[in-house]
Amino acid sequence: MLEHHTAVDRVFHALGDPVRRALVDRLSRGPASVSELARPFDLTLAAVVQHVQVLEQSGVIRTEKVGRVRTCRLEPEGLAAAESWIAQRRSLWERRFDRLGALLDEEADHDRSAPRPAPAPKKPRRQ
Amino acid sequence: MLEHHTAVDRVFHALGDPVRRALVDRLSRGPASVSELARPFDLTLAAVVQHVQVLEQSGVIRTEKVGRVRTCRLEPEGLAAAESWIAQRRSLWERRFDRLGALLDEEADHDRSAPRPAPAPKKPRRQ
DNA sequence: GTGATGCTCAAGCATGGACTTGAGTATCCG
DNA sequence: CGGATACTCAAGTCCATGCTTGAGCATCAC
Repeated sequence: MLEHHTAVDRVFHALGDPVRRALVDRLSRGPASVSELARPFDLTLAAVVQHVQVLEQSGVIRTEKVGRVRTCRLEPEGLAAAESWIAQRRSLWERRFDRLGALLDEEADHDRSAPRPAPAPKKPRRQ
Repeated sequence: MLEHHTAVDRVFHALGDPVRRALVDRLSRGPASVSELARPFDLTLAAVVQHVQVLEQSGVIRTEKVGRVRTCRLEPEGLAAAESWIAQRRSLWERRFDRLGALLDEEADHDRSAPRPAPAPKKPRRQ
């Protein structure tokens, strides 16, 4: 069922794994080779290589091989994609929440004279 | 290998699934019952219920049952946890990047007399 | 009451994906 | 040259997770 079509799909899938998040955390402090990345984990190098591939294909990191060493570094734009996906949903919801608050305030003002007019979702009144 | 100990673990795991992200997207536009959430998907209600449970346990949504209807709404703080995890790593890396840029600039100034202090990579010369 | 709606729960299946092993290749170092 | 390092690749195992089915239970509408 999982088809990681879009960039955002791939980024969230990549960040869904705790090991990969730990790699991102490490790389946020500076570039590292694959074997440096592997060192703290109780994993084979091959396993870490696979995680690195997932991160690279998602655009969260970039790697470059020089000699026999592949150096990995964070690609901030990849992370930014996920960050702003979240931020958009959260702020959309929070704006809605604010509108509702404003609406209720306004309604409270008119309350004594106005009857309940419609069951419809009402006027936004400020965005 | 997966132990979703911390809140952040659970949130990223929850957001790792495209169906659950679609649910979050829907809920960012306003609360909905479980069957409303299920409507757009080619999934059984039971499957959607399971996704809703994962989202709720991760703190990304909150649900409330009244009568026979369970209403789901976004819990912005849950999303904020993931958002700031990302933001911290990204800004840590970007600050490092800026420092490096400044250092290289400074080094370029002294360049004729100064020796190589560190095995630094290339000079990205900031952008 | 009957029937429809909106879930809830338990069991079971099937697949994705995390991980290992084992072998191979290229690079560096002395 | 030879040995060590740093991956790379292919195969295969195994388990978590996504999903379904089928049953059960309130709640609502009539």
